[in-house]
Amino acid sequence: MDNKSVRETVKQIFTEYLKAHGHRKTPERFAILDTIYSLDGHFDIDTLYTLMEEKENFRVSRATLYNTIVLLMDANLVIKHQFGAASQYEKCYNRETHHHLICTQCGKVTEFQNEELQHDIEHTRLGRFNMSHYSLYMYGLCSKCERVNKRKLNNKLLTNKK
Amino acid sequence: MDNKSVRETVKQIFTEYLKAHGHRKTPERFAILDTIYSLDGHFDIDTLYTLMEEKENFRVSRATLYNTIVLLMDANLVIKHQFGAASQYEKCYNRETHHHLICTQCGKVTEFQNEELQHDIEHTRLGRFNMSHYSLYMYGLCSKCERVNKRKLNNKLLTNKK
DNA sequence: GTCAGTGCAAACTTTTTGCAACTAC
DNA sequence: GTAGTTGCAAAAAGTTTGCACTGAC
Repeated sequence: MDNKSVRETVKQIFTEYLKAHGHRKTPERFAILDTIYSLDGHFDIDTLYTLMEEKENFRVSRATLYNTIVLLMDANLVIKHQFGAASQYEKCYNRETHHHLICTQCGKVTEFQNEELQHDIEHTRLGRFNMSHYSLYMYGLCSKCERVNKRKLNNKLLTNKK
Repeated sequence: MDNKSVRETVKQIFTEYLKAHGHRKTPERFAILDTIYSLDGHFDIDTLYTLMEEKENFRVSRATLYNTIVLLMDANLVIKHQFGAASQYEKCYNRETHHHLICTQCGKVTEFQNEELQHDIEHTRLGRFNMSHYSLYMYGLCSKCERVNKRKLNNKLLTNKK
């Protein structure tokens, strides 16, 4: 499915959702949905706010962004992450499931896919708990920071020898 | 390892850590460490604050709690979670790895263990990324909320039929 | 004695809320 | 017309910071 038809489809899904829940179809809501689905990867409310104003020329208040995001999460069109201080969100319709590598030193977040792992997680027996989605965050050092640390350690050892 | 020896051991580890990093061994730091290791499961800063005052009769400022938690995380004695608004922390020395079921409706967090799953995750090939730990959060409906929803749905259907 | 650590309060950041104005239905 | 939405500003909640005082070394 190409990006254009995804954007059309999610618009339909959201329309259905709004109707089913007795919510109104406001221009703000669809502009927000469309902006989110034009993005790749994660974003926070502030980024979305700026982006809508600058790129899309559409002014919405932060309050509306927060309100709409709740609806989008409920409609299973957006999921929420909590990596750092500010919540991060991402579109989730027709998007490959992926996992996250988070560097504890520089904070960089990398996505990766692993179908086997995905299968293992999705088929875990959970008793009466009815899972809708999951997040796997793997913390550690990215190759860059690992290299930086090794260099620092070497320098320290050299200094001590002097 | 029983609880008492765990508490002794982490105290030693923390002492080593502080020495190695040129930090001072203050009573606050050890009181905080000990309180955390007397707890089971998750806690947030506010809970810890209240608990130390009421149960341990030890007054520390929130600022010190935040400062100390950073050190404890760096010493690999505490890990941080971000389920909701406030950060949640938990001790991690000598604690079984576990996964989290989070109810998207009532917010209840349940832990569960699954060694096979744990093994699969820990042995995933990650290229040059050096993983130290991970968090798996599975979102969905707990059995209680599922039941509540079904009841609501039934009531709604009945009302419509009238 | 010195400087890292602490407590306090103020500042800051992110998110929520109350309310008047607006608009989708 | 009316009730759901929006924008704004104020409030709330969580965390960080600046500064004077304290105490570990």
